[in-house]
Amino acid sequence: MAQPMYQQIAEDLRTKIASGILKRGAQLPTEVELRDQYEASRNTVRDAIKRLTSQGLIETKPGQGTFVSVKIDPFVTVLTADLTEVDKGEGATYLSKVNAEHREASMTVPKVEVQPAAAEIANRLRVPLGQPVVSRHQKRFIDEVPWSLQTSFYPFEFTKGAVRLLMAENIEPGVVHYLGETMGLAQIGWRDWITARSADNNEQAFFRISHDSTVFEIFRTAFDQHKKPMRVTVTVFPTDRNQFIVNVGDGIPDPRYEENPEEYDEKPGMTA
Amino acid sequence: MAQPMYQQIAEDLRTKIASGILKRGAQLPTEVELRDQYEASRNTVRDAIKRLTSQGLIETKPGQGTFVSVKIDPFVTVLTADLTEVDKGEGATYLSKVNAEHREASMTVPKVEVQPAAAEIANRLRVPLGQPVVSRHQKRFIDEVPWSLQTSFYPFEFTKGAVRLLMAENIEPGVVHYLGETMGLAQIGWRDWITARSADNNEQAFFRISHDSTVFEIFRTAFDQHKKPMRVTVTVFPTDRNQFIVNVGDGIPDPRYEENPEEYDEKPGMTA
DNA sequence: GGGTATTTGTCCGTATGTATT
DNA sequence: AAATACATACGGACAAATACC
Repeated sequence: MAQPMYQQIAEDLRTKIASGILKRGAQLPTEVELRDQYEASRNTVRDAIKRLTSQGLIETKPGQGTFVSVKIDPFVTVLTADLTEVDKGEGATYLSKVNAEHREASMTVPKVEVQPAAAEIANRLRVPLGQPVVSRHQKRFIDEVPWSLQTSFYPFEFTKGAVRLLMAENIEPGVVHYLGETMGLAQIGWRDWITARSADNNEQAFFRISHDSTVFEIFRTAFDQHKKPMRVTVTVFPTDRNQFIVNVGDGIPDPRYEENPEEYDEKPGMTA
Repeated sequence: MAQPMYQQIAEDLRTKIASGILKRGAQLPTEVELRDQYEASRNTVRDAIKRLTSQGLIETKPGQGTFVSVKIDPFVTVLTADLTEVDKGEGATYLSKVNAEHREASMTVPKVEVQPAAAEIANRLRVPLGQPVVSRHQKRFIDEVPWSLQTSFYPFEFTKGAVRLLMAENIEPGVVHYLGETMGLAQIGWRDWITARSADNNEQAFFRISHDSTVFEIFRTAFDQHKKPMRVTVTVFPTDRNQFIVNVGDGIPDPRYEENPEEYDEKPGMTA
């Protein structure tokens, strides 16, 4: 046996999906039917299904069946948005532009807490480990689809001058603007630190992704005019529906040029 | 039963790892021993192990046993490197700076092919679908560790003036410099398009990662002085050992400030 | 090199639970 | 309530990879 049977079955199913024999959203034969088709045991068929499931190609629904996954049109976020365009409210910490013309972003009211700084936050915010920091957490959606989970951290001492940081409400026209008014801080730029990891239980539930899905985790450290960190924002995006763009240099063309109708037909989503 | 037994076992093992009872690199009890410990069947124990394996927490080695994964110190790549610093040879398409002081990058001699442009390349390079393009493919290592797989694509018409594009050798002091000399093209900047997906068979073998691991796939489109694409570079990085940094604004401090000894002890790697 | 013990990988059949229709 | 379909769990058998003598 060159390859194990369950891998051969997985490959065969993958081919059937790629070739269009099994279309997106279509239901696969039941496990018992596949067992008969491939003359294998049901457990072996299930091993094949697990392989494809963990790659996001198919989904199983208890009591219903197994279906080819329908990919949604990805959200594309430009990380190098103009500095001048950034401060349009807390939700605009990231701008999602491409494909987003007819999309609507929304977010929950921030959940505000004071926590001791974990190592990842303390190092980036340059406060001592365990020092209290203000955390402001939000769930974010695009067109009702769970899009990202975002938590911003500020040094607790900011609350002396910037009291509203502790209030569970959106700060208009933006926290950066507010910190400028109250603390005299000006944001000169930021650094994004991009990582990927598997989703934890919270994230699996919120994004409705399987237990072995991965997420982007982006740490954005914003710096003030003294080149000191004034905010750390941690945002988690599921990899199955998010992509990012970084522009370097002046006059880089709009990314929409890269898109054409054929690609959309192949990677269908909310347009389909 | 609140949670299935295999998930309870997985949680218990995860706790033992997080708490340090099972140290990095340590061998877990064998499946038969775990079966006795948890009074479950061997298959149920194996389901628990699969969960942790798919999250990269443990690794199984046939004939040897199951071990807690040892994470390597991640390679950090700055995507917004200075434009002037970029053209230091083809391998420097990305600079890996942080933590890389005492690391040495190496790469294979490029494998050169002429291919019809796939949709993803054709759209970005703005050539008709199926048009011939030159592809130059390299495997890249840092300190002998498989780091990334990189393929650069150029319009085939470039080969009229820039013959060396077709030669399977590194072009010194860099392809951008060479295209400037031969074609009069100047690179004014680029756009990176960051995505993540599960690794294909090639990538699994090269990076020695499990079948359900994910990779970053970054499409870098470089633009010339006419704002037209002159090159598309596709680079694949395993997510378990790669992170990326994007700096926006002037005077963003060096990211090394974000690192302190404690974190290194917790995320051990080549320094340990 | 060969043989053996150990350990994980594959595959099977069966039974029962849970979610959905 | 009944039927359907996937999820969990068990026990057994043999294969394949590795380590050790």
